[in-house]
Amino acid sequence: MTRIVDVARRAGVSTATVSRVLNGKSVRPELVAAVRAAVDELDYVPDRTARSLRRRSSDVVALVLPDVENPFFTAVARGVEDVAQEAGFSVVLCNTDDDPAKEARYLAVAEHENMAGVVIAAASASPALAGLLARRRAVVAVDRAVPDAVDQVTFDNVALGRRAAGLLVERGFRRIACVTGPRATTTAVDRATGWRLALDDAGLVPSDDLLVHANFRVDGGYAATSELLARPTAPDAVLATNNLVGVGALRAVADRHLDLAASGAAGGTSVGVGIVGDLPFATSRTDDVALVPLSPRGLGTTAARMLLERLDGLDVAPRRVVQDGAAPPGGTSAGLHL
Amino acid sequence: MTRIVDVARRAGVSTATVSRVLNGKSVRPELVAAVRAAVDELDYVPDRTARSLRRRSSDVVALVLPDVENPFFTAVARGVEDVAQEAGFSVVLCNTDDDPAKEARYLAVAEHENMAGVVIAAASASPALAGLLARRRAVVAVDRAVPDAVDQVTFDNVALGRRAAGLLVERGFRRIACVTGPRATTTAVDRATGWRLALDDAGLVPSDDLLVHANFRVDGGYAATSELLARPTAPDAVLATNNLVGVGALRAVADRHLDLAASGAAGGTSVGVGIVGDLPFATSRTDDVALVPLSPRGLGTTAARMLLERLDGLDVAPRRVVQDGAAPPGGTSAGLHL
DNA sequence: CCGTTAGCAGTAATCGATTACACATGGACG
DNA sequence: CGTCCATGTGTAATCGATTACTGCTAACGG
Repeated sequence: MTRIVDVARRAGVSTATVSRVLNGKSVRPELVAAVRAAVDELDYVPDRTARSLRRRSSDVVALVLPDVENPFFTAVARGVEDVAQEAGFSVVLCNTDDDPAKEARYLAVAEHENMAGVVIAAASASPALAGLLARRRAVVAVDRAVPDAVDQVTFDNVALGRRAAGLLVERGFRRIACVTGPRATTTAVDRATGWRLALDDAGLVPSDDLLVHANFRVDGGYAATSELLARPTAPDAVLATNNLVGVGALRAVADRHLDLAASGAAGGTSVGVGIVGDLPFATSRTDDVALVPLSPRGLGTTAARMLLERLDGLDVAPRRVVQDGAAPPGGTSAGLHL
Repeated sequence: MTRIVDVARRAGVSTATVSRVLNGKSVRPELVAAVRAAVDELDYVPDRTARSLRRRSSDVVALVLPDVENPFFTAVARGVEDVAQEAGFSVVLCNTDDDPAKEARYLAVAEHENMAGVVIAAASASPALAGLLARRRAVVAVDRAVPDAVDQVTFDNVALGRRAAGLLVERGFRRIACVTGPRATTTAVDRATGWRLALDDAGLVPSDDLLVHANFRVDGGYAATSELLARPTAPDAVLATNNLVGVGALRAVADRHLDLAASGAAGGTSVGVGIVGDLPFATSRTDDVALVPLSPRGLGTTAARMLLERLDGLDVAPRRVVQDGAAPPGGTSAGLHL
């Protein structure tokens, strides 16, 4: 394998000079040329392991996600990757399966691999960030808030839930159930709170038995919706607070041979569905679904930009960005609302 | 940060002994105990960067995928991760976007980060593996065959296409179109070949204008299917050769307000759909879809197991495993058919 | 009883790049 | 004309763990 000394010898300079050329420090032009030539001839690429050992930081950022099979999170990943890639960082994706232990393990790896930074959608209410923070590594929490003093990018989940439920109200539904995620997941709880507020706004009763906590996956949404629809006094609409639960809800409706109701005026063989999130792989028309689209990719790009700013040495108090569901702001500094 | 010398001092031994204890080489029991105690007291975790520099290999494996937003590949990722994790490796996911340049970049990173091995679903017909192979790194190709002499795990794509088209034939469809991926993608071409064979088997004519090459994504399937259905003499069924194209096809059918036909007996307002692959996020009933389910996760576990065997020093000729669409074989040695 | 060998532990070299420090050169300026 | 400073280059230390090599001890055989 070609090492830096090989290049140095070939170019007739010291390894220090080679390193300086490669890292853009000022070096006499003819030496730069000689080094460049030697690098080309030898096909030299620096060993990143050695580099990170010395620099005490690699150019890899970890993206720690609860579920890489959820299109929401893969979209976040795309966003992070686009920005990081652009800046010369590689992104490694770590799947925690919503398991705090797996999460802790990955965070430890990120720490001891000397990764440049971490973007995390936390599985646990309080992820094990202590080690990383002690080493002053850049950390950005995305989608789910964490108690630590780190940059955070989230949606306004209460507003999202409220908006989605509001859409159903506008369409004339009166008995609107809500299927949300586990009580321990803040996004799930907040969106349910939004649902409650929307019903209050409309003078409807957000009765407790219309709120179901399921898991945040397809099977959870399916089971919860099936149960709701099987009740003697079934709801006339169901609000799913995330994409997968929404998929489950739609499938439950289809399996019961019910129609999707566009409005509350329809009869008893149809039911309305609202979803906070997107349906990238829907196999049916979704015109009649009250969708509140999100921009997980935007969440990812914003988080990545914040991370890069930290890596650039930005040293201000942790920032908290609340993104709307709409397309993300472009522009400099991630369009951060500080 | 605690280093190995700190532990050594605390335990009253040399760094070599600490290293040996941590790596399970034989050391006198009382020293083992002393080292263990020191490690615990100091919360010592070895720096993986230094370790990989010295060992010339890290315990990270790269998983290079064309599209992390495709549920097929995320399922592969899950499979790889499950197995690798179990064996103490971390998996980093690299998204190539089906772009050979991005792919080459990631492969170079894997090489120069001294990653233990690479599992790749190739974007290009001939991915840039030369560097990795020169360094004798373990490489396993998954889903898509590559020309290089490396282990490969694929499906029997001709058989899959044939089976799926066969299902449609059995159900009585006569004019079966095929929407497949780009000509450069072997899986796309092979499954289309299977379609052709099934039609031949049945004495039907696999007319060339019933075969459409689209991209392998939802929009490709949607556009191609829409076009087919708009023809004066539309097909009575469409075979989609992967999951995303299948989603697109179903949506095209729904958008044209056509019904899904369970059999060829139905009238002109319905059309049959066959899909090679799964629909994890279907929002409708899929009973009437002729599905040939795959086991991408099994593909991933098999690939990972093969990789681990290579990392364990297995030094035999490259193996070629062709998996059926069915559930993957469990058992030792990845149930490899050598 | 001595030589051989096996087993264990310590010292120091090593992995490959970055960078602190020392030094050389040349120009500016008093 | 000498001093100072800026700029550029080389030497060698450094990052932290692993491991080749060396040497010690003890057991065992002849």
